[in-house]
Amino acid sequence: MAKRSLKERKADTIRRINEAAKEVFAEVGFEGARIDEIAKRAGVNKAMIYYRGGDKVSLYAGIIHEVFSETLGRIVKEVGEGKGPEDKLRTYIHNLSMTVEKHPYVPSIMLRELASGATNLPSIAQKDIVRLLGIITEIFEEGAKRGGFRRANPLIVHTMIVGGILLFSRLQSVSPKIGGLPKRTKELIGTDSKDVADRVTELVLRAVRRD
Amino acid sequence: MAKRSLKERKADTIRRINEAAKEVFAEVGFEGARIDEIAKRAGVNKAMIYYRGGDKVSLYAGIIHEVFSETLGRIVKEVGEGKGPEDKLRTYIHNLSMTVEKHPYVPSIMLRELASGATNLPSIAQKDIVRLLGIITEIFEEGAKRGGFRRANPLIVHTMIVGGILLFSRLQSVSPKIGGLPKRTKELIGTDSKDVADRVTELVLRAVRRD
Amino acid sequence: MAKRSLKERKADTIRRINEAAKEVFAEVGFEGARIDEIAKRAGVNKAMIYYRGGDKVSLYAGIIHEVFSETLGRIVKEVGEGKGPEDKLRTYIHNLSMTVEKHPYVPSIMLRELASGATNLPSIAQKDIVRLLGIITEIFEEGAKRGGFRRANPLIVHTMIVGGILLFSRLQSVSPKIGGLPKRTKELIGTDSKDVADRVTELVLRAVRRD
Amino acid sequence: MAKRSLKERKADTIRRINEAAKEVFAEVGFEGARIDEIAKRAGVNKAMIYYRGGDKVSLYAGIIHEVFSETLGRIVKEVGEGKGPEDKLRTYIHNLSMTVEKHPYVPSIMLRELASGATNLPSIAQKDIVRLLGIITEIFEEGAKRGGFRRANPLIVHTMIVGGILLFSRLQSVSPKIGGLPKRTKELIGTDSKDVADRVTELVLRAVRRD
DNA sequence: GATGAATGAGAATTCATTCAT
DNA sequence: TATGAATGAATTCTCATTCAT
Repeated sequence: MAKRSLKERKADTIRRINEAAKEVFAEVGFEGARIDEIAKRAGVNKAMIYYRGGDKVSLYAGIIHEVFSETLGRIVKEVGEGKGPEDKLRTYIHNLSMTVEKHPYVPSIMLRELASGATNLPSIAQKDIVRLLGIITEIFEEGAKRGGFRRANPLIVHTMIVGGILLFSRLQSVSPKIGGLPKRTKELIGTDSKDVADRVTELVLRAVRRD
Repeated sequence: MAKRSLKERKADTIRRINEAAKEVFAEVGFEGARIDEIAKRAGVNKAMIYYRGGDKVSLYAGIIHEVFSETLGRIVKEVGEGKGPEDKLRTYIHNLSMTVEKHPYVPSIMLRELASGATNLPSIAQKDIVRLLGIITEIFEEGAKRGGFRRANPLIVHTMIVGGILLFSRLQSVSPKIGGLPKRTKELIGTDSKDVADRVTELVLRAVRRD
Repeated sequence: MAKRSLKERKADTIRRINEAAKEVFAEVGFEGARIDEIAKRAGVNKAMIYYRGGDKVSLYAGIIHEVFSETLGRIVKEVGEGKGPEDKLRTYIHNLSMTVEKHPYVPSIMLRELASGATNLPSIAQKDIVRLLGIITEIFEEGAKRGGFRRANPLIVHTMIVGGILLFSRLQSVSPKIGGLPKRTKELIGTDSKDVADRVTELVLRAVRRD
Repeated sequence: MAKRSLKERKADTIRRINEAAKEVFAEVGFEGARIDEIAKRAGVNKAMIYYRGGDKVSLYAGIIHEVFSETLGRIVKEVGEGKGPEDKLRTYIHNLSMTVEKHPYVPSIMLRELASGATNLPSIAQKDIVRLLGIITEIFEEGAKRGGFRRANPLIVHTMIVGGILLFSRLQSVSPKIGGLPKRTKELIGTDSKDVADRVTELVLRAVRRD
C-alpha cells in the first residue's frame, strides 16, 4: 500500500466516518444508529469518532447541514437566474432531484425528520427549510401574477413534489424486499431518477398551468 | 363510581395501551419508543403491556395492521364501486386522506417505514401495499384505455398523492416548532385536511387528464 | 430462606446498596468508585441501582447527607444543653468521634472532600459545615469571655480536633498495610476510638485552658 | 528569542510536566486526574508525557517521592540538631508546615492518600512515613524521660499536628467556594500559613507540657 | 387482572496508552 | 525531541423483558 501523509490519512479517516454515518443514519435513523456500526463500516475504532470531535448528535448535524446548505445554495442561485415562473419551477424540482441523486441517503433521513417533527434537525437546517418554502411561494406568486399559473397552494405543490421525489426513491429501495410485486409494477418502479424528476416536473406543470 | 365488569376493564386497558402506543410510535418512531413511556401514558404498569399485547414488535405490528387493513378494505370496496377512472381516482385519494384524518399518527409511522425500508412493517402490511399499488395501476390502465387519462407512471402519481398527503400533514405538525415562518406561509399551512385532499385531487386530475 | 414481603425485599435491597456504596466510596473515593463494584457488593444487578433512583452522584450525596444531618443534629442539641464552654467542647469532640465510630467510612470520604475542595459535596452539607464552624466559634467566644479559655483561633483548634480524629482513624486502617512499623508504634496505633476522643479532648482542653 | 540547547529544552519540558501534574493531582486526585489535562497545562503533547516521565502511576510516584524525601531529609537533619524535646517538636512542626507552604499541592494529595489507605503511595514513601512516626515517638520518649513532657500518645499528637496543618490549609482553599460563611469566620480562616504553624506549635506545647 | 422488583444485554462516551512519522 | 493519529478496555447509564406476588 502506498504510504500517505498524515494529512491524507486524517482526511481519509474523516471521510470514511462521514460516509459510514450517512449510510447508517439513512438505514436506521438517528435513534436506531449505533456508533459501533458506524465505526465498523468506517473501518476505525469507535473512539476515533469521538477523537474527531463528533458525538452522535454532531455527526448527524454535520451530515444534514452539508446537504442542506449545498442544495439550498444551488436552488437560490439557479432559481434566481431562471426566466419566468415555469422555468424557475423546473429548476426547483430539478435541483431537489439532483440532491437525492447525488446523496442517496437523503430521502431516508428527511422522511424521518418529517416524521419526528424535526427533532434532530439542526436549527440552521430549519432556517434552510423556511427559505425553501419562501422560494416556492414566490414562484407561485409570480406565476399567478405574470405567468400562466393558476392559483394554487404552493405548499401543497411543494409537498407533492418533494413527496414524489422522496417516496419514489424509497419505493425503489424497498421494492426488492417486498415479495409478491407483479412484473409490471417492478418495471414501473425501475424508472431512473432523472426520469423521475422529468415526470414529476411534467405532471406538476400540467397541474398548475392555466388552460 | 359504577363498577365495571372484568371484561370491560380488560378491553379498556387494551384500548389505552393501544392509544398510547400509537402516540409514542408516531412521536419518536419504533426505535425511539420506550415501553416505559407507553405504559405511563396508558396509565398501566409496564409489565401489563407484556401481559396483554406482547412485546414491542407485536404492539407495533398490531397498530400498523389495524390501519392498513381498514384503509385497504375501504379502498377495495369503494373503488370497486366507482364509475370510471376519474371517479375511482377521487375515491382512492379521498380514502387515503380519510385514514390520515382519522388516525393522525399514521403519517409519522408511514414515513418512518418508508425511510427504514419497511424494516418493522409486518409482512401482511407489505401485501396490503402491493395490492394498493395494483389498484392504482389498474385505474391508470383503465384511464388510458377508456377514460380520458394521459399515459403516466401510476407509481409516480401514487407517490405524489401519498407524499402530498403525508408530508403536508407533517408540515402542519412541525410548523409551530419552526421559528421564522412568515405569516403568509403559516396561513397556507393552516389548510384543513379535507381541503388538502380536495386540492391534491384537483391537481392530480389536471395533471393526468388528456387535454 | 424465609419468604419476605415485597416491601421488606425492597428495603433490604436499598439498604444493601447503601452499605455497599459507603464501603466503596470510602475505599476509593467518588472518582474511583465503580457502579459495577457497588452492585457486586450489594448483590444486585447494576441496573437496580439506577432503578432505585440513584445515579452515582445522588448515591453519594445521599450518604453524605445522612451522616451530616445526623451528626449536626446531635451536636446542635447536645452542645445547646451543655453547661459552660468546657463541657460544650467535650460534647463537640465526643459527637464528632461518635460519628466516626458509627460510620467508619466517614473519615475517608471527608478527607477526600477536603482534598478536592468539596467538589462533590452536596450544597446542603456545605451549610452544615458552616453551622459547625459557627458552633465552635461560639464556644470559644463564650470560653474567652466567661469561662477559663485562652484566646485561640477556633478554626485551628477545630482542624486539629477533626484532623486528629480523622487521620488517626485512617492511620489505624492503613497501618496493617504499611510494612516495617516497629511494635511500639503498632501498639500506639491500636488505641480504640473512644479512647482517641478522650485523649484528643484532654489535649485540647490542656491547650486552651487559661493557666 | 534566544535559542536554548536541547538539554535545556528537555529539562524545561520535564519541569512543566511535573508542575502541571502536581496541580492536577492536587485538584482532582489520582483517579480524577486526566493525562490530557496534564498535557494541556504543561503545553505539551500527550505522548510527550509517556516519552518523558512514564505512565500515570510513575508520574504520581515521582511527585510524592520528591516531596517526601525532601521533607524527611530536612526533619532528620534539623531535629537531630535540636536541643531538647521542646525544641525538636518545634522543628518537627515547623518543617511539616514549610513543606505545605512550599508545595501547596501537598495537603490535597496527602489527604487523599490517607483516605485511600495509601493505595497509590510508592513503597519508598511508606518507609518515609514510618521513619517520621519513629522520630516523633522518640521526641516524646525523650520528653517524658528527660524533658518536661507529660505522657501522651505521640501518634495522636502527630495526627493533630498534621491534621491541623493539612486541614487548615484545605479550609483556606475551600472557603471561598462555601457560601454563607460569616465575616468573622472568614477572618479567622485568613490566617497565613506561617502563623498557623506557630499557633499549632503553641497549642501542642501547652497540651503536652508538664504543669 | 395487575404490578413492583429485578436483570441481561447493550448503548454512548471516556481515557490511558501506543504507534508512526 | 516531539506530536498527531489511533485504539482497547473500561465506565456510566438505559431499556426491553421477565419474575414473583
